[in-house]
Amino acid sequence: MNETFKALSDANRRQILRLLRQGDLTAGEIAEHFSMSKPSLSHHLNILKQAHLVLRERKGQHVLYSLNTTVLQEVMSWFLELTDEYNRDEGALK
Amino acid sequence: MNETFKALSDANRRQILRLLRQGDLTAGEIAEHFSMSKPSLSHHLNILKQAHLVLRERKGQHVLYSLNTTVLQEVMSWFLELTDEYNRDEGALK
DNA sequence: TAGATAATTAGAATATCATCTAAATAAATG
DNA sequence: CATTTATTTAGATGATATTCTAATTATCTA
Repeated sequence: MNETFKALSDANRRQILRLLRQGDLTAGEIAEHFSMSKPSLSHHLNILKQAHLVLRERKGQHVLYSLNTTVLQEVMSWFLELTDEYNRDEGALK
Repeated sequence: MNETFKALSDANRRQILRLLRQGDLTAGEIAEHFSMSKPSLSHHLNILKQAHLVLRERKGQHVLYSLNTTVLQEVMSWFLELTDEYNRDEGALK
């Protein structure tokens, strides 16, 4: 859970997730939306990957990234635990 | 939104929020749950305060902290935008 | 008002993070 | 097989973040 929140704590990475919401994109396509260098972008994609927030698949010369909504929903559960006063489940998500 | 996620990206701060979920606590009571120094704890509380994730109220000699569920629900909305494929609202939350 | 208790602020040390350029790897194509 | 294109890895640098101790502020009480 820590890795996930760390990954989400950067505005560029959240922007990447928003882009991917509209459909899968290659690393290069994602880079077009940012002014930072490609290595920097790659670094951010790697952090999102390690946090399992995105999925990566090589397509020939390109690398295609997509959202992993499963993990996003786990994070939502974390928030629900925190906000839903009727939830008496003592949370496993740290 | 950035400040909020930054605040959530630290495990100690998320633990503070979980503690507060069960009821309001003074700074000292919160500190009892951690091994770090009180100034460090105070620093974390300050970050949560600036992110509007907690509310602070002086009670005589003590300072009482409580969850601000309003902001937590805003963060939840951010996730919903990202995960709910039928939500066609182009998000204001960055 | 002096002393005790609760909490925060100041300032410094250390660790982590974001970003860059240069170099390396992987795949496609002439 | 040499070259081009797409992407990542390596290594360095500057900026942020976390944590500590010491000092300060605020409040309560004898």
